[in-house]
Amino acid sequence: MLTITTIKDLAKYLNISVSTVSRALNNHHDVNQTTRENVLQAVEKLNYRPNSVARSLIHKKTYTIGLMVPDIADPFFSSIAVGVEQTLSNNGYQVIYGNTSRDSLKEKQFLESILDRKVDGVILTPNILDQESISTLEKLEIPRVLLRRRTPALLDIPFIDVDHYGGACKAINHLISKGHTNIGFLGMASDSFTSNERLRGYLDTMKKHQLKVSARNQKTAGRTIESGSFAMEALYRESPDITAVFASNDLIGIGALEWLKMEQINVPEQMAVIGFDNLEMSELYSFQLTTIAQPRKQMGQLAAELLLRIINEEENKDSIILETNLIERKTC
Amino acid sequence: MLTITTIKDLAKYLNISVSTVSRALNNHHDVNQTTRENVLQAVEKLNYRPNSVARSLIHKKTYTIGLMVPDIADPFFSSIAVGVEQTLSNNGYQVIYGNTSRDSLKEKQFLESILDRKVDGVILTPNILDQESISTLEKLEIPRVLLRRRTPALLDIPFIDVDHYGGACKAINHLISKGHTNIGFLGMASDSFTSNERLRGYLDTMKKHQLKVSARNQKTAGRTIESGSFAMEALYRESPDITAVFASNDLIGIGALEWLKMEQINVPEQMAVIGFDNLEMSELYSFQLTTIAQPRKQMGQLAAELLLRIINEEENKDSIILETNLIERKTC
DNA sequence: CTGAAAGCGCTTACAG
DNA sequence: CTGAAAGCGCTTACAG
Repeated sequence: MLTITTIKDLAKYLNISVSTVSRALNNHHDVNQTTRENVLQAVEKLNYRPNSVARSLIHKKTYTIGLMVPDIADPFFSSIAVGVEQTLSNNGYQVIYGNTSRDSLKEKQFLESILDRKVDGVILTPNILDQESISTLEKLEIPRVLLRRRTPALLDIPFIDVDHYGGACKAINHLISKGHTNIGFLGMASDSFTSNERLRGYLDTMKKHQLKVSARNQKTAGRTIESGSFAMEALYRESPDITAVFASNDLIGIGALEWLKMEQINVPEQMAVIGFDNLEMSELYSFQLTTIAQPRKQMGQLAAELLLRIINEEENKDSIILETNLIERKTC
Repeated sequence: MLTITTIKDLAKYLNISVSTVSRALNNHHDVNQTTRENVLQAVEKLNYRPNSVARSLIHKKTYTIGLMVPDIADPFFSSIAVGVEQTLSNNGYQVIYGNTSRDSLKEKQFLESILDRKVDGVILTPNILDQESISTLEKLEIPRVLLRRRTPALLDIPFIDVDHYGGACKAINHLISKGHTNIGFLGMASDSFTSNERLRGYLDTMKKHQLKVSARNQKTAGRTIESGSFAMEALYRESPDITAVFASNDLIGIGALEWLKMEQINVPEQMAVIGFDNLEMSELYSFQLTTIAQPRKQMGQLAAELLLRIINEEENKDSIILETNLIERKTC
């Protein structure tokens, strides 16, 4: 197969100047119709494709964006990644993705590396917004949006997130409406913003209804289903009087369900469970977990759209907080 | 914060030539020790970082690779993506990922787009190797490896895959060793190479043991758990005499389990089930699916390593077929 | 409408 | 050890 790789060779082949070829290729109006057609034909015939690295250097635009996530194998983030990629590729952008495994060194390396590559923007879910990562983010001089993390007051970075607090309130209100008064909480890591917001919703709603909360009704799980089982066990052992639990995410909720099933504790009769996230697996017959849904794929799309707006300097660069939805199934 | 963005400005600041700065930056030995230190200090002070787009243009090397997957939200591919990203980023490469949604137009667009961007290599899982995609692949003149797809004889592209046929044989042998003689098969789409290989293992092993196979003992599911439930139902309705089923992947197997649970058909007493993949969720207490494990993350790593070997023109660019592992749990 | 020249931000022979 | 020049593959004023 014939292939020509530079505009120079193409120009030579056509016996015209490089500038004319370039103009024809870029749809400039001031090119003779015949010339343009000749160029286009030659492009076809010789399989010429412009080198976009060279183009990027001139235009100072790479049409790539960076996507930094803690773990693409986490179904939460993989759905988001689908939304991001879809929106971006539809707009001619490509996505460089980095898994940080929640390691701040990897976060830093990924950021440096994409900055060197001159990405046009970046969508990030930093693990924890500590002082160091805040200062790193502040130094970022390119368009950026935060995914699933609120901007600390001092920073002016737009974000896409879900109303964790409001969602938690919905969950607890639902439990209360079912007659529960003694409700436990299964949290994620205590340094997690998300978890803390959901905890706050739990606490406030309980108090609003004058229901008792206590430290022993609150347990911390981790990032796995298994950790949810352990946390449920710990909670149940210490507070066997609770009749319902709010799991701060579905993975933990499913873990709780698993342990309850093992112990033959009936759900929802003996123990009601409500989750948060609405993962695909939560709707399986084996779980049918009542949960608070957040639109994951849409979050990815919105983040990409917001970033695009910032890149194109359009109006409306405001953060977006999405509403959650109660999905009632069989566990409460 | 002071920031200087070009080597030219840096040279001006230091009152030396651009070439010397470049040499100092790139650790050439023929630079005066003091000069080098001055440069490095200035780099630090002025936060200078070389533009890697410009570097790429000269070196004809971008240190990026393309990863094309059907669907990153499929747990199978997200695990692979983790392995790929990890290995590649450890070697200074970044990964541009594309979700094709099994759409051949998107496959084509993604490939064109990364080729224009001059990626150094590409790891692909094309959906179906039909004539057109084969010809597209043949035209690919950069290092490439196929993931989870065998190269058709006519093509000389290395691949990483698992021994689907052998794994299926293991599955059926296991079922037979448990005394089953009437075994059904739940397949994926009939144009799927993977599914057909697993079917072949089923068929051959059945025949080897002189066991009867028939079209009505074979049903086709889709890509979802739900489709597995439907296929299980169809199979059971038509062939209620079977005592075991080989689900060609875990998603289908879990779907089958779900339907059996709904119908209160005991597993494994009334119906044994074995899957293929060993997804994380298969080990949950609610499923405990016996299955054939394939090392997903490792496949990603191996694919990345193989690609790196090809890029660096090292020895040993052979395809790798990985062995599977029987994971015995509670469903047969 | 077309071409020559300069330049994007770098690197690398080459000469000194 | 250092600098000037050419060049990677393009684009874009500028002049004609």
